[in-house]
Amino acid sequence: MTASLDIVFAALADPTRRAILAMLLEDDMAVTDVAEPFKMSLAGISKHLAVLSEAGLVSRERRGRVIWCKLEPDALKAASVWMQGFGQFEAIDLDDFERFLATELSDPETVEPPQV
Amino acid sequence: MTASLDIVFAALADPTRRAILAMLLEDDMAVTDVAEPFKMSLAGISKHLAVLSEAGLVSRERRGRVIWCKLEPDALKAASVWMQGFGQFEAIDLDDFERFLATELSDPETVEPPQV
DNA sequence: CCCATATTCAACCATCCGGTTGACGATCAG
DNA sequence: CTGATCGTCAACCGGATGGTTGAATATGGG
Repeated sequence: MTASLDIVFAALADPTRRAILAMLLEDDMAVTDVAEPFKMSLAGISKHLAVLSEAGLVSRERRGRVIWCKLEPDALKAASVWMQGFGQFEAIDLDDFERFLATELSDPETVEPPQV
Repeated sequence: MTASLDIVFAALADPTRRAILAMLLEDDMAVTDVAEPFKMSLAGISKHLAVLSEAGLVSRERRGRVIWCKLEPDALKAASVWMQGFGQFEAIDLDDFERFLATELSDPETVEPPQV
């Protein structure tokens, strides 16, 4: 069920979608709640979620009226392995990551992101 | 000079461009030589190299008539850090990487790739 | 049953993307 | 100088992408 690198990288190439992934890192969310912090229409967010789902990065499960979105980090593994082959980057530094998230989210370029 | 994650991920989302990066992992190459294994026109490859260059993943240096293309693995670091924040993937396994390269390159979907 | 809520679908639009071809600018070889 | 080689530029094309709005499809609540 592993989506191709094409699709995974393409999914990651959009700041709105990366922001969504970062939100889902915190917790599972309903579509409406995912959409709330963005200026974009709900349908727009729904389409982004479809792209993320297509890439295997997010799964969606209907529970009653609400569809719950869940991060699927394993879908990143193939892409991660591919990238690690270049450069031999040092071991993961979670602080680096936090800093990065913060940077991207507070960046003016960024598309109305939720503050983590 | 670090290109945005948008641009880096977008650059990685194309199999031709990933194949080029894999080739440059071996050694620096002239544009014509990069283009040689592909069915695509030289101009097409030139455009791909421009995208990779824009993303900071490849640098180009003119020496005489020939422009030498060089892999710049550091440009992947930001993207790598971002990805590592999800999932906590285990330490880099170079064998995994080799296998992956081979898989992608031998995949029918792939765009006439050079065998590594 | 009826209505409100949650989400997607469908059509549409502007823009970007990957590819082509043909002309052009540089540089080396004779 | 002339000609071949290396590479990019410009214009063009079809198809994908990111967004919109408005209608349609669940589902749950009174």
